[in-house]
Amino acid sequence: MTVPQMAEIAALVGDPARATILSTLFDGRALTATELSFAANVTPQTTSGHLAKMTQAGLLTVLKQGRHRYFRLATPLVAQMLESIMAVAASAPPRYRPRTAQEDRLRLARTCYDHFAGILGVSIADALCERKHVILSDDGGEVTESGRAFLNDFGITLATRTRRPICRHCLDWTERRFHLSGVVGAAITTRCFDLGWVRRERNPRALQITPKGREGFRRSFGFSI
Amino acid sequence: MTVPQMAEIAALVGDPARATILSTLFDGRALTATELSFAANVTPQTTSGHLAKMTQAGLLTVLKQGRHRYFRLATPLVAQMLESIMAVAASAPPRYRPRTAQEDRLRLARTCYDHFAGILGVSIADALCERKHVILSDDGGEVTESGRAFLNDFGITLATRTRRPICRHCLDWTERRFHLSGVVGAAITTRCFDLGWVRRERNPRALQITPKGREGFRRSFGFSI
DNA sequence: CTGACGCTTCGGTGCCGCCCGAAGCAACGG
DNA sequence: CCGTTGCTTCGGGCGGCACCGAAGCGTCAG
Repeated sequence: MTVPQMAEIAALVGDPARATILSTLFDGRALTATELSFAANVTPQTTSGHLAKMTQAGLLTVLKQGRHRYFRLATPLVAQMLESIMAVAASAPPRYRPRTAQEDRLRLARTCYDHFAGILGVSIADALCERKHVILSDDGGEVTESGRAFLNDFGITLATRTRRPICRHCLDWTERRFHLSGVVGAAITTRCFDLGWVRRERNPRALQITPKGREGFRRSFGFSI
Repeated sequence: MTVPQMAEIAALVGDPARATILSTLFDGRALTATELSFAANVTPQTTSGHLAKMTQAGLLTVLKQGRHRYFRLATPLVAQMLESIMAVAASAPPRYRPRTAQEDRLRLARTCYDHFAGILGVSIADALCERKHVILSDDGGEVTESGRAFLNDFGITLATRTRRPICRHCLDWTERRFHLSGVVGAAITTRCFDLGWVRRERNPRALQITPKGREGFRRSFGFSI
């Protein structure tokens, strides 16, 4: 039975402090133990224990650099697992939720592993679908010819040799709708950073949309945000 | 923050008894509280508590029928979450594993929600791919014309109106390779049950391949099992 | 070398929650 | 109507683990 192993992994995610750490690392960055201890709101000793357990279990990998130790999610599989847990958590319980300003910022725009999520992510996906640049189906999506041209204009060239440009959708856990992930989602995100349309906030998970970005999204994608 | 909710869901899966229950329900069946208490190896009272918590959290739904209460996974999202946790659990830790006969049977053939998994599931996927009846790409798959014809011969008619017959792949957590899920995977599984090629074992998760089935898989799919 | 910093290990405390025994309730069968 | 079966709630015991304070170890700056 692999059940005990499954329980072990789930139990690791099941502690609030560890869940916070994982969720902080969710966008793919590598952070130091101290930064994570700050994020999780526990002392460095406690954080150290958590990080050791998760590394041991294969959820995290660590990169030693001088006197710092940088932790990151070990594999995309881990990110995918977190995402599916979040999807269930978001869809399942009505529960009460206080709604903080912090949470609102997160809801507006954030990164999900390596691509946009939140209202921004969903708006981009909607815009591309509406113009038939991307066709989303039940478990994936494809970029049309017009979409390829559109992305080209936007400064993104997709490899032409692949049968189907890798374009996935990803259930947004605040909006409960799809945003784009995969190669396409990541490329759009990177491009927007390069264009200066978005910036990281003090809370590194939330994104700030610049005035230039608002204008750009309106002109290129046709939505106001 | 939705982090605490995520931790809550993960913590539910993180208890061995509950993980066993969820894993027992993983193939989509509905079982009574008593059956589940047997599977989880705890008393009915304890099981009752677990089931209540998981139902409350939206992981399970319950169907009252006379004096029985049938529990099943609430949504496919939950099954997907379990699957991704299993994938991480299987890929992450080398750990020791005793290898029981029971586990070998499970590894040979079992159902994964509503479709075949294990060596059987992977073999079917391999056979269909090799003959170009199905093309698997990075995050899904499609059925070709020849595949449609093949399935037709096999007694399965796919709806023609859908843009792309829904065919997903699903990472097999014992074989670490893909098997087919989605509509196609489920249809093949159902058909094999109807043909008497597979039967449920005493352990309801494991499947028994009948002699007729071995012959059939050899003739129709070209693999020996 | 000395101090500061990042991170770890060690020991002890407190709390959460898993578990079972006992008892209660609801549905079915005779 | 009473016994059986399926499932629940209640109460208490007990183990495990998250947490912190203190101290130790490597790394870097001066």
